[in-house]
Amino acid sequence: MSPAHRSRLLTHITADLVVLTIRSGQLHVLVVERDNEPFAGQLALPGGFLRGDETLDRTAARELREETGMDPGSLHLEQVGVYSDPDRDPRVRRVITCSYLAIAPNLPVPTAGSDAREARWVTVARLLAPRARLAFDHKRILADAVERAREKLQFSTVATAFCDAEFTIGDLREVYEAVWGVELDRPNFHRKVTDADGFVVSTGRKRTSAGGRPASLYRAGDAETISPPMMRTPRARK
Amino acid sequence: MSPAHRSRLLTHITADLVVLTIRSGQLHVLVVERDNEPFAGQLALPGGFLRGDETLDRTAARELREETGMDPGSLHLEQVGVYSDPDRDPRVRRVITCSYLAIAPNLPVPTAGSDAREARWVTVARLLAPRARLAFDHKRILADAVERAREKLQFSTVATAFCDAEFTIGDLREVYEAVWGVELDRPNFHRKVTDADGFVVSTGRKRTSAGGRPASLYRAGDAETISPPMMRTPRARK
DNA sequence: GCAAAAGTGTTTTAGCTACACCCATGT
DNA sequence: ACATGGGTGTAGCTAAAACACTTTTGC
Repeated sequence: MSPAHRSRLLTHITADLVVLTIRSGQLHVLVVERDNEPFAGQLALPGGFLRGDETLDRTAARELREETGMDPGSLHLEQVGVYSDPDRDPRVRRVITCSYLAIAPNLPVPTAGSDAREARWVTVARLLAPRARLAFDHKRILADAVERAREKLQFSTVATAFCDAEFTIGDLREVYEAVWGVELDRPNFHRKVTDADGFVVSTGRKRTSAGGRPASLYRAGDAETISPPMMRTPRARK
Repeated sequence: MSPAHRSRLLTHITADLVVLTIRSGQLHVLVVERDNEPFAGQLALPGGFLRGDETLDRTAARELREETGMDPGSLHLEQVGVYSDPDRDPRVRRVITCSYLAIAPNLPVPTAGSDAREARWVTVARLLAPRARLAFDHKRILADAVERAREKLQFSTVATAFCDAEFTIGDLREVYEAVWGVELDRPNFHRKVTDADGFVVSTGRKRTSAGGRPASLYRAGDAETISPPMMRTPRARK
């Protein structure tokens, strides 16, 4: 693809996953505990090496299934960035990683899949705290993916990917509040979301959860973008 | 970074560039004519292979300098996506490309740099036309990068990267009109841009171009995002 | 004077904020 | 009854759209 034939470089490629979900109002990410060096015993993002006949997107989907037991077809999975610092892996001097943001509802059990090591949910806040450590440059990768998620909530309808097939407006509001770390005005949120074209579709059914009036159930609409965008108004945290 | 040691795969990596600029009101991209197989004689995006001691960001910057003679330090350069289809390069069965969006003012001559083949500006509209062809999957890469640029104009201040160090509000409006392919209301655009905090800063100077009242000159401000975002109202094309 | 682009003013309307208030359920 | 979350109404404000109008140059 270029004339610089003299110094081509062969490298290893991995797809690493930042799987996000909401559990009890907190943004969580799926991490595994490493059992090999380097960084044995430390927390890391799940991921794995590219194989011969697949695209990176497929690698990401496969690893998601293998390492976490989740179904990649059912959740939002998108490329975020490439990490290519020559020294990011102390062993081999060169491993390039493409990171993926995956958004999952809370339903699937956080526990491991078939051949997986132990995988578990940890709050993002804890892993991004100044003192926290993750293997490799995974803290940076996590931060970038979370930032991407925060931005996407504003202009796209991905927030529904955090919810089950049927959800209430309150569920959806919790997603925004957890990801953005703000408290939103309930009445205004309700209007904005139900008025937005193709964001949510009423199913007619209702869900009656502990305490309070039963909430109408919705499913995700066809639209992928919201215009005008959802506004992330700064207020005090819950 | 994962247990799948059995089927690791070594691959070639390139950084390919989508260098955009505005020339006489039209969005242009920098392309080179290939002189080697495959796709000899066809148009392609400039780019080149990753070397041992650099990050991909550095590869992109280096290729920009080598192939186009531009100064990478002075212009906006950002990662867009990774293309990893095993069959995207007919020769070697596996070349992974990371694409970069570069935004340049019109000033630098489009002509080639030192060791470069002939590089030239072509309108994006022409290359994305249904009948148009580009080498490899570069048409797709171009389309994705242009789409990224369109989105970024809404929420960020990158539009100034298309302009010289000093520019008029009219120059900036031309950028939006060329990239979005819409006509914007001149008075409203002026207010929106000058009122937005940190988007543009008046230099006090004026520029008197052919015909019309002299325009005040501005330079790019500190802000990186615009809130509320620039709105891309659908109207008829010029 | 006239054309052309820069820039200001003004009216109308959409949409957001804030907050009061009613609704339907469990305990 | 009352706590709890769901949902509607509404007044006030901000900013965008549309367009009339003034300003300052070249010819």
